Amino acid sequence: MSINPSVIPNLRRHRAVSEDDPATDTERAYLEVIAYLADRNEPVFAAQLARWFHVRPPTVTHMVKQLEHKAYITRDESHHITLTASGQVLADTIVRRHRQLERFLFDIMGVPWHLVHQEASRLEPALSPLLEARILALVGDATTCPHGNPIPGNGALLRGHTQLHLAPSGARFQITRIDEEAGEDTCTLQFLAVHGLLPEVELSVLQQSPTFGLRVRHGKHQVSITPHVAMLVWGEVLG
Amino acid sequence: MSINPSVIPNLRRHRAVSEDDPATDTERAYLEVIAYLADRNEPVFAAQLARWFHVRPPTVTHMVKQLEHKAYITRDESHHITLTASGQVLADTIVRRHRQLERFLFDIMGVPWHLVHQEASRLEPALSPLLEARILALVGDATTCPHGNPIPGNGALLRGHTQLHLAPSGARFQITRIDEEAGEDTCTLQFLAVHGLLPEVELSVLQQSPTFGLRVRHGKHQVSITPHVAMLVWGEVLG
DNA sequence: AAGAACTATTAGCATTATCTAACTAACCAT
DNA sequence: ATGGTTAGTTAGATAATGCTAATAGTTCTT
Repeated sequence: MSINPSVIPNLRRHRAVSEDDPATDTERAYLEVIAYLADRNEPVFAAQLARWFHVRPPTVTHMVKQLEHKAYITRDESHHITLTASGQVLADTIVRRHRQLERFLFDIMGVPWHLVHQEASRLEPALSPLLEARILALVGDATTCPHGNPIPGNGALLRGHTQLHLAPSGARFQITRIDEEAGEDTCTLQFLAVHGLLPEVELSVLQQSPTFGLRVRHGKHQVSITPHVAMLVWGEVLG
Repeated sequence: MSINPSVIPNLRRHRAVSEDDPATDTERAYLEVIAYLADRNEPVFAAQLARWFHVRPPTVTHMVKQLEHKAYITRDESHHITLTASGQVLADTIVRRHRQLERFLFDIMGVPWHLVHQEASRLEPALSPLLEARILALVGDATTCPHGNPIPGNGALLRGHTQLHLAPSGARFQITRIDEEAGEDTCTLQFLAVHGLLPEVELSVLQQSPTFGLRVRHGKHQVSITPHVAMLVWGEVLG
């Protein structure tokens, strides 16, 4: 006879063998990041997850096996990862919670722009449905997170299909969103914020070099950007 | 060479052997509850923790050993638990965070009174110092949680040294606070809320029986209260 | 062709927090 | 005195998440 886990919200639960099998917090974190990577329309593979989470490759092998076993993902011959239908559904709800939480932290709690992602990652697993509803009531019908990424289910489309490091010299470029990966690196976000490189801003690309980065003009302000950072800035090359 | 754990805020950390040794979330939860129980000025023992957390006795034995090993508590000949100086300091900061968070959830987020404790327990371990500061900025200098328990360090004293089940028949009784233990049982809190048995309210004790409970009058409202529930209501017998 | 770099896996171990089973020790009541 | 309840322990198992060490396959470069 096992105790009822629903009455132990604040302590780690002991899981019976063939109970209903919700994703663990870590599994959820992996699904979330897999969804972020998949949005780039490039193959998702394990080493990217190891870099994102700062864990060693065997850890990812193990987690990926678990996710595969629980049928949240599939893998092809070259080990690339794809979300299954159920994985996509779960990932969407997690991404939705995360971005709504970011909105809340930024708009209502006054958390600085470059720290919002980090704080949301910390808090997301601890949100109850009740609190999620309260947050929703306070942020209303926001369609994007503070970095410009759409909140799934609120009708906004993913805007911005070109990374800044691919914009040609001389082009006009409008920033639409900052890649979630940047959220893991508050220095990069702070750099973008202090130079005003935020969603909706329009730039002129002055020079573009794949190895040395690029130089952009934003109003009367000129900024040098490394390719690494430019890759995280998504937007559209204007007509 | 181990990786820097500070860059993994959202995943469980691998701990090196003789690193600086912060309390785990579970250890913190135990310290918090030990502080609550100690505030009753009765001996604190392991079985109470097992009941509070809905875990089995060996689990508590294990955790208590850990807390003792980390010098947060000591135990006497009859196994009673006492917080050490460092344990008390840590417990106070945890209780402070918890009660401030309850204030925030109630005042700003609009979480119902009877669910505030539960939600705060869920969220407390996930609070960063930054968010704690933002919450503090929003709730200001509140001195008690929504159940009337003082927020340590804000100057309020623990008011209410008698439990309602010890008030004599015929006495006037002013409620000052609801025991934290009630927070674990939302039904009890809801019962208290719907009958208006909240901090600052004055009652007349009509009948008092140690086995069958008591009957109180609150304005023109009469309520029957079981001894179990009455034990959780603290206050003062007036004049 | 050789080596470097990157990707992924297997095997085995550590930590935390839970459990069950089996036991002891104290106290309380008939 | 014998038995029931309560408190606490030890021993051993399990699940989740991480690690290191060793191995192997690709691919890119010289």
